[in-house]
Amino acid sequence: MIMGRRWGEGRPGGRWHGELRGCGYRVTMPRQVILQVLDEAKKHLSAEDIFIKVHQIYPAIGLTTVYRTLELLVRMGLVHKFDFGDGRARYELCDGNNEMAHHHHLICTDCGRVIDYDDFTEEETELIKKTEKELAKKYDFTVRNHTIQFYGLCKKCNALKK
Amino acid sequence: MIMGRRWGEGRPGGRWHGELRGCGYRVTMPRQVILQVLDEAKKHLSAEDIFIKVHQIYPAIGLTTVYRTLELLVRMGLVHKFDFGDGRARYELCDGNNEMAHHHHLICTDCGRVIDYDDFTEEETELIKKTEKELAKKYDFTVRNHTIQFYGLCKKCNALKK
DNA sequence: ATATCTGCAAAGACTTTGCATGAGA
DNA sequence: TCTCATGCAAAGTCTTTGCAGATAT
Repeated sequence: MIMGRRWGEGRPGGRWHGELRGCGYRVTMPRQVILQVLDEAKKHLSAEDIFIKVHQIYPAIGLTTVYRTLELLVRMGLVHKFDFGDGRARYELCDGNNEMAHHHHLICTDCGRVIDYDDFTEEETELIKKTEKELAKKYDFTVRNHTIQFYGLCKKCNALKK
Repeated sequence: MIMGRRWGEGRPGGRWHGELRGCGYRVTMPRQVILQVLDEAKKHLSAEDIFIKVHQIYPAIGLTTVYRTLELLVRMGLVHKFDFGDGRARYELCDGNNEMAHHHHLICTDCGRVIDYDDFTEEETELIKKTEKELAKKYDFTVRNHTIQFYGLCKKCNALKK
Protein backbone atom coordinates (compact mmCIF):
# COMPACT_ATOMS: atom_id res chain seq x y z
CA MET A 1 0.00 0.00 0.00
CA ILE A 2 1.28 3.44 -0.93
CA MET A 3 1.78 5.67 2.09
CA GLY A 4 -0.63 8.55 2.56
CA ARG A 5 -2.77 7.40 -0.30
CA ARG A 6 -5.80 5.19 -0.12
CA TRP A 7 -6.78 2.50 -2.57
CA GLY A 8 -8.91 3.83 -5.32
CA GLU A 9 -8.22 7.43 -4.56
CA GLY A 10 -7.85 9.43 -7.72
CA ARG A 11 -9.54 6.73 -9.72
CA PRO A 12 -13.05 7.18 -11.09
CA GLY A 13 -15.58 6.84 -8.30
CA GLY A 14 -12.94 6.76 -5.62
CA ARG A 15 -12.36 4.07 -3.10
CA TRP A 16 -15.67 2.25 -3.26
CA HIS A 17 -16.11 2.22 -7.02
CA GLY A 18 -15.55 -1.52 -7.21
CA GLU A 19 -17.95 -2.48 -4.46
CA LEU A 20 -20.80 -0.40 -5.85
CA ARG A 21 -20.34 -1.31 -9.50
CA GLY A 22 -19.79 -4.92 -8.60
CA CYS A 23 -23.27 -5.04 -7.09
CA GLY A 24 -24.75 -3.26 -10.10
CA TYR A 25 -25.15 0.10 -8.39
CA ARG A 26 -24.16 3.47 -9.78
CA VAL A 27 -21.37 5.50 -8.30
CA THR A 28 -23.06 8.77 -7.46
CA MET A 29 -21.87 11.79 -5.55
CA PRO A 30 -24.21 11.27 -2.58
CA ARG A 31 -23.07 7.66 -2.21
CA GLN A 32 -19.43 8.60 -2.29
CA VAL A 33 -19.86 11.43 0.18
CA ILE A 34 -21.83 9.25 2.59
CA LEU A 35 -19.15 6.56 2.45
CA GLN A 36 -16.46 9.19 3.00
CA VAL A 37 -18.26 10.53 6.07
CA LEU A 38 -18.68 7.03 7.50
CA ASP A 39 -15.04 6.30 6.84
CA GLU A 40 -13.79 9.46 8.50
CA ALA A 41 -16.05 9.13 11.52
CA LYS A 42 -14.81 5.66 12.50
CA LYS A 43 -17.61 5.34 15.00
CA HIS A 44 -21.36 4.91 15.21
CA LEU A 45 -23.35 7.77 13.71
CA SER A 46 -27.10 8.27 13.53
CA ALA A 47 -28.77 9.00 10.20
CA GLU A 48 -29.06 12.61 11.23
CA ASP A 49 -25.38 12.83 12.25
CA ILE A 50 -24.51 11.58 8.81
CA PHE A 51 -26.96 13.94 7.13
CA ILE A 52 -25.41 16.95 8.87
CA LYS A 53 -21.85 16.00 7.99
CA VAL A 54 -22.75 15.09 4.43
CA HIS A 55 -24.61 18.34 4.08
CA GLN A 56 -21.44 20.31 4.79
CA ILE A 57 -19.67 18.59 1.92
CA TYR A 58 -22.55 18.31 -0.52
CA PRO A 59 -25.43 20.56 0.55
CA ALA A 60 -27.90 19.43 -2.11
CA ILE A 61 -28.33 16.04 -0.48
CA GLY A 62 -31.59 15.09 1.24
CA LEU A 63 -32.19 13.07 4.37
CA THR A 64 -34.13 10.56 2.29
CA THR A 65 -31.07 9.78 0.26
CA VAL A 66 -29.07 9.26 3.40
CA TYR A 67 -31.59 6.68 4.58
CA ARG A 68 -31.82 5.02 1.18
CA THR A 69 -28.07 4.85 0.79
CA LEU A 70 -27.55 3.47 4.28
CA GLU A 71 -30.10 0.75 3.62
CA LEU A 72 -28.23 -0.09 0.43
CA LEU A 73 -24.88 -0.25 2.16
CA VAL A 74 -26.26 -2.40 4.95
CA ARG A 75 -27.69 -4.82 2.37
CA MET A 76 -24.31 -4.88 0.65
CA GLY A 77 -22.66 -5.69 3.95
CA LEU A 78 -20.45 -2.61 3.83
CA VAL A 79 -22.14 -0.93 6.77
CA HIS A 80 -23.38 -2.30 10.07
CA LYS A 81 -26.56 -1.01 11.66
CA PHE A 82 -26.82 -0.86 15.45
CA ASP A 83 -29.71 -0.31 17.78
CA PHE A 84 -28.97 0.98 21.26
CA GLY A 85 -32.61 1.06 22.27
CA ASP A 86 -33.10 4.82 22.14
CA GLY A 87 -35.25 4.75 19.03
CA ARG A 88 -32.64 5.84 16.52
CA ALA A 89 -30.37 3.54 14.58
CA ARG A 90 -26.58 4.00 14.35
CA TYR A 91 -24.44 3.14 11.39
CA GLU A 92 -20.84 2.21 11.13
CA LEU A 93 -18.55 1.14 8.29
CA CYS A 94 -17.66 -2.53 8.54
CA ASP A 95 -13.96 -2.95 8.90
CA GLY A 96 -13.71 -5.73 6.39
CA ASN A 97 -10.49 -7.58 7.02
CA ASN A 98 -9.30 -5.30 9.77
CA GLU A 99 -10.62 -7.37 12.66
CA MET A 100 -8.90 -5.20 15.25
CA ALA A 101 -11.06 -2.15 14.64
CA HIS A 102 -14.08 -4.18 15.64
CA HIS A 103 -15.64 -3.27 18.96
CA HIS A 104 -18.57 -3.82 21.27
CA HIS A 105 -20.69 -1.55 23.44
CA LEU A 106 -21.54 -0.79 27.03
CA ILE A 107 -24.87 1.00 27.17
CA CYS A 108 -26.06 2.89 30.23
CA THR A 109 -29.77 2.25 30.71
CA ASP A 110 -30.10 5.41 32.77
CA CYS A 111 -28.45 8.17 30.76
CA GLY A 112 -28.08 6.39 27.41
CA ARG A 113 -24.34 6.86 27.23
CA VAL A 114 -22.56 4.38 24.98
CA ILE A 115 -19.01 3.30 25.74
CA ASP A 116 -16.97 1.56 23.07
CA TYR A 117 -15.06 -1.42 24.24
CA ASP A 118 -12.45 -2.95 21.98
CA ASP A 119 -9.87 -4.59 24.20
CA PHE A 120 -10.85 -8.19 23.68
CA THR A 121 -8.71 -11.01 24.83
CA GLU A 122 -7.42 -13.49 22.31
CA GLU A 123 -9.76 -15.94 24.00
CA GLU A 124 -12.83 -13.85 23.23
CA THR A 125 -12.02 -13.35 19.58
CA GLU A 126 -11.38 -17.05 19.12
CA LEU A 127 -14.56 -18.05 20.87
CA ILE A 128 -16.71 -15.76 18.75
CA LYS A 129 -15.19 -17.18 15.59
CA LYS A 130 -15.76 -20.71 16.80
CA THR A 131 -19.34 -19.94 17.78
CA GLU A 132 -20.06 -18.41 14.39
CA LYS A 133 -18.84 -21.54 12.69
CA GLU A 134 -20.96 -23.77 14.89
CA LEU A 135 -24.05 -21.67 14.29
CA ALA A 136 -23.44 -21.72 10.56
CA LYS A 137 -23.37 -25.50 10.62
CA LYS A 138 -26.22 -26.09 13.05
CA TYR A 139 -28.75 -23.57 11.71
CA ASP A 140 -27.51 -23.28 8.15
CA PHE A 141 -27.10 -19.59 8.86
CA THR A 142 -24.49 -17.43 7.13
CA VAL A 143 -23.17 -15.07 9.79
CA ARG A 144 -22.09 -11.73 8.33
CA ASN A 145 -21.82 -9.69 11.47
CA HIS A 146 -22.46 -9.69 15.17
CA THR A 147 -23.26 -7.38 18.03
CA ILE A 148 -22.37 -7.73 21.68
CA GLN A 149 -23.85 -5.20 24.03
CA PHE A 150 -23.76 -4.96 27.80
CA TYR A 151 -26.50 -2.99 29.51
CA GLY A 152 -26.22 -1.47 32.94
CA LEU A 153 -25.23 1.64 34.83
CA CYS A 154 -22.26 3.80 33.94
CA LYS A 155 -19.89 5.34 36.48
CA LYS A 156 -21.84 8.58 36.76
CA CYS A 157 -25.27 7.01 37.11
CA ASN A 158 -23.90 4.54 39.59
CA ALA A 159 -22.67 7.40 41.75
CA LEU A 160 -26.00 9.23 41.52
CA LYS A 161 -27.87 6.19 42.82
CA LYS A 162 -26.13 6.33 46.17
CA MET B 1 -41.09 -24.81 46.36
CA ILE B 2 -44.57 -26.26 46.40
CA MET B 3 -45.35 -28.27 43.29
CA GLY B 4 -47.80 -26.80 40.83
CA ARG B 5 -47.96 -23.59 42.73
CA ARG B 6 -45.89 -20.50 42.10
CA TRP B 7 -44.45 -18.22 44.73
CA GLY B 8 -46.81 -15.49 45.62
CA GLU B 9 -49.82 -17.07 43.97
CA GLY B 10 -52.91 -16.61 46.04
CA ARG B 11 -51.26 -13.83 47.97
CA PRO B 12 -52.26 -10.21 47.46
CA GLY B 13 -50.81 -8.89 44.24
CA GLY B 14 -49.67 -12.29 43.07
CA ARG B 15 -46.19 -13.31 42.19
CA TRP B 16 -44.56 -9.93 41.66
CA HIS B 17 -46.07 -8.15 44.66
CA GLY B 18 -42.72 -7.97 46.42
CA GLU B 19 -40.75 -6.60 43.49
CA LEU B 20 -43.22 -3.84 42.77
CA ARG B 21 -43.85 -2.77 46.34
CA GLY B 22 -40.17 -3.00 47.12
CA CYS B 23 -39.50 -0.34 44.49
CA GLY B 24 -42.34 1.82 45.76
CA TYR B 25 -44.74 0.99 42.96
CA ARG B 26 -48.38 0.04 43.28
CA VAL B 27 -49.62 -3.41 42.43
CA THR B 28 -52.30 -2.72 39.85
CA MET B 29 -54.30 -5.02 37.64
CA PRO B 30 -52.63 -3.86 34.38
CA ARG B 31 -49.17 -4.44 35.83
CA GLN B 32 -50.05 -7.91 37.04
CA VAL B 33 -51.64 -8.89 33.74
CA ILE B 34 -48.69 -7.60 31.72
CA LEU B 35 -46.27 -9.54 33.90
CA GLN B 36 -48.44 -12.64 33.56
CA VAL B 37 -48.44 -12.36 29.77
CA LEU B 38 -44.67 -11.90 29.67
CA ASP B 39 -44.24 -14.87 31.97
CA GLU B 40 -46.47 -17.16 29.92
CA ALA B 41 -44.95 -16.14 26.59
CA LYS B 42 -41.40 -17.05 27.54
CA LYS B 43 -40.09 -15.34 24.44
CA HIS B 44 -39.64 -11.91 22.92
CA LEU B 45 -42.88 -10.02 22.31
CA SER B 46 -43.45 -6.61 20.77
CA ALA B 47 -45.46 -3.99 22.64
CA GLU B 48 -48.36 -4.71 20.32
CA ASP B 49 -48.12 -8.48 20.88
CA ILE B 50 -48.35 -7.82 24.57
CA PHE B 51 -51.20 -5.36 24.13
CA ILE B 52 -53.25 -7.92 22.19
CA LYS B 53 -52.70 -10.70 24.71
CA VAL B 54 -53.32 -8.42 27.68
CA HIS B 55 -56.45 -7.14 26.04
CA GLN B 56 -57.93 -10.64 26.00
CA ILE B 57 -57.49 -10.93 29.74
CA TYR B 58 -58.24 -7.35 30.73
CA PRO B 59 -59.91 -5.48 27.86
CA ALA B 60 -59.95 -2.06 29.51
CA ILE B 61 -56.19 -1.71 29.23
CA GLY B 62 -54.67 0.81 26.82
CA LEU B 63 -51.56 0.57 24.68
CA THR B 64 -50.13 3.55 26.55
CA THR B 65 -50.19 1.62 29.79
CA VAL B 66 -48.44 -1.29 28.13
CA TYR B 67 -45.61 1.02 27.08
CA ARG B 68 -45.47 2.74 30.43
CA THR B 69 -45.43 -0.51 32.34
CA LEU B 70 -42.76 -2.02 30.13
CA GLU B 71 -40.56 1.02 30.64
CA LEU B 72 -41.07 0.63 34.37
CA LEU B 73 -40.21 -3.06 34.33
CA VAL B 74 -37.12 -2.43 32.22
CA ARG B 75 -35.96 0.21 34.70
CA MET B 76 -36.57 -2.26 37.52
CA GLY B 77 -34.47 -4.83 35.71
CA LEU B 78 -37.34 -7.34 35.57
CA VAL B 79 -37.70 -7.13 31.81
CA HIS B 80 -35.12 -6.97 29.05
CA LYS B 81 -35.69 -4.85 25.95
CA PHE B 82 -34.32 -6.03 22.62
CA ASP B 83 -33.90 -4.31 19.30
CA PHE B 84 -33.66 -6.47 16.21
CA GLY B 85 -33.35 -3.54 13.87
CA ASP B 86 -36.85 -3.65 12.41
CA GLY B 87 -38.04 -0.56 14.20
CA ARG B 88 -40.05 -2.22 16.92
CA ALA B 89 -38.73 -3.20 20.32
CA ARG B 90 -39.20 -6.65 21.86
CA TYR B 91 -39.60 -7.40 25.53
CA GLU B 92 -38.83 -10.44 27.54
CA LEU B 93 -38.97 -11.32 31.22
CA CYS B 94 -35.49 -11.61 32.71
CA ASP B 95 -34.95 -15.05 34.09
CA GLY B 96 -33.39 -13.87 37.28
CA ASN B 97 -31.29 -16.64 38.71
CA ASN B 98 -32.29 -19.16 36.07
CA GLU B 99 -29.25 -18.64 33.84
CA MET B 100 -30.20 -21.56 31.60
CA ALA B 101 -33.26 -19.89 30.14
CA HIS B 102 -31.02 -17.14 28.83
CA HIS B 103 -30.53 -17.08 25.08
CA HIS B 104 -29.14 -15.15 22.15
CA HIS B 105 -30.37 -14.39 18.65
CA LEU B 106 -29.64 -15.06 15.02
CA ILE B 107 -31.27 -12.37 12.91
CA CYS B 108 -31.77 -12.73 9.17
CA THR B 109 -31.05 -9.39 7.51
CA ASP B 110 -33.10 -10.40 4.49
CA CYS B 111 -36.42 -11.66 5.85
CA GLY B 112 -36.13 -10.48 9.46
CA ARG B 113 -36.60 -13.92 10.95
CA VAL B 114 -35.22 -14.29 14.47
CA ILE B 115 -33.87 -17.62 15.64
CA ASP B 116 -33.32 -18.21 19.33
CA TYR B 117 -30.08 -19.85 20.22
CA ASP B 118 -29.55 -21.14 23.72
CA ASP B 119 -27.14 -24.04 23.48
CA PHE B 120 -24.08 -22.31 24.85
CA THR B 121 -21.00 -24.19 25.76
CA GLU B 122 -19.72 -24.02 29.30
CA GLU B 123 -16.83 -22.06 27.83
CA GLU B 124 -19.10 -19.35 26.48
CA THR B 125 -21.02 -18.85 29.68
CA GLU B 126 -17.81 -18.63 31.69
CA LEU B 127 -16.23 -16.17 29.28
CA ILE B 128 -19.21 -13.83 29.37
CA LYS B 129 -19.16 -13.84 33.16
CA LYS B 130 -15.45 -13.12 33.18
CA THR B 131 -15.82 -10.34 30.64
CA GLU B 132 -18.59 -8.72 32.64
CA LYS B 133 -16.38 -8.68 35.71
CA GLU B 134 -13.49 -7.15 33.81
CA LEU B 135 -15.69 -4.46 32.31
CA ALA B 136 -17.14 -3.66 35.70
CA LYS B 137 -13.66 -3.08 37.05
CA LYS B 138 -12.18 -1.25 34.06
CA TYR B 139 -15.06 1.10 33.25
CA ASP B 140 -16.75 1.23 36.64
CA PHE B 141 -19.83 -0.05 34.86
CA THR B 142 -22.45 -2.20 36.59
CA VAL B 143 -23.54 -4.79 34.06
CA ARG B 144 -27.14 -5.83 34.49
CA ASN B 145 -27.76 -7.59 31.23
CA HIS B 146 -26.28 -8.35 27.86
CA THR B 147 -27.25 -9.05 24.30
CA ILE B 148 -25.46 -11.14 21.71
CA GLN B 149 -26.85 -11.07 18.20
CA PHE B 150 -25.54 -12.57 15.01
CA TYR B 151 -26.70 -11.02 11.73
CA GLY B 152 -26.70 -12.79 8.41
CA LEU B 153 -28.76 -14.93 6.09
CA CYS B 154 -31.04 -17.72 7.25
CA LYS B 155 -31.39 -21.06 5.53
CA LYS B 156 -34.27 -19.96 3.30
CA CYS B 157 -32.74 -16.66 2.20
CA ASN B 158 -29.45 -18.39 1.56
CA ALA B 159 -31.18 -20.80 -0.79
CA LEU B 160 -32.99 -17.99 -2.60
CA LYS B 161 -29.72 -16.21 -3.31
CA LYS B 162 -28.46 -19.03 -5.49
C1' DA C 1 -57.45 10.76 51.79
C1' DT C 2 -54.17 11.40 48.44
C1' DA C 3 -50.46 10.44 45.66
C1' DT C 4 -50.03 7.25 42.03
C1' DC C 5 -51.80 5.10 37.93
C1' DT C 6 -54.66 4.81 33.80
C1' DG C 7 -56.97 5.71 29.27
C1' DC C 8 -57.80 8.58 25.60
C1' DA C 9 -56.40 11.61 22.22
C1' DA C 10 -52.90 14.19 20.37
C1' DA C 11 -48.24 15.01 19.60
C1' DG C 12 -43.50 13.51 18.63
C1' DA C 13 -39.55 11.14 16.56
C1' DC C 14 -37.62 8.48 13.24
C1' DT C 15 -38.07 6.31 8.87
C1' DT C 16 -40.31 5.07 4.44
C1' DT C 17 -42.95 5.92 0.13
C1' DG C 18 -44.77 8.31 -4.25
C1' DC C 19 -43.62 10.79 -8.00
C1' DA C 20 -41.52 13.96 -11.19
C1' DT C 21 -36.91 15.60 -12.16
C1' DG C 22 -32.03 14.82 -12.79
C1' DA C 23 -27.77 12.15 -13.47
C1' DG C 24 -24.66 7.98 -14.46
C1' DA C 25 -23.06 4.45 -17.88
C1' DT D 1 -30.59 7.15 -24.43
C1' DC D 2 -32.53 4.79 -20.95
C1' DT D 3 -32.46 3.22 -16.63
C1' DC D 4 -31.38 4.13 -12.02
C1' DA D 5 -30.96 7.62 -8.31
C1' DT D 6 -32.44 11.84 -6.03
C1' DG D 7 -35.17 15.44 -3.61
C1' DC D 8 -39.24 17.05 -1.87
C1' DA D 9 -43.36 16.45 0.49
C1' DA D 10 -46.49 13.52 2.50
C1' DA D 11 -47.53 9.43 4.83
C1' DG D 12 -46.49 5.64 8.01
C1' DT D 13 -44.94 3.40 12.40
C1' DC D 14 -43.83 2.99 16.73
C1' DT D 15 -43.62 5.45 21.00
C1' DT D 16 -44.28 9.31 24.31
C1' DT D 17 -46.84 13.13 26.55
C1' DG D 18 -50.79 15.95 28.68
C1' DC D 19 -54.55 15.78 31.38
C1' DA D 20 -58.81 14.55 33.77
C1' DG D 21 -60.78 10.73 35.99
C1' DA D 22 -60.01 6.23 38.49
C1' DT D 23 -57.45 3.36 41.81
C1' DA D 24 -54.31 1.42 45.42
C1' DT D 25 -52.78 1.91 50.03
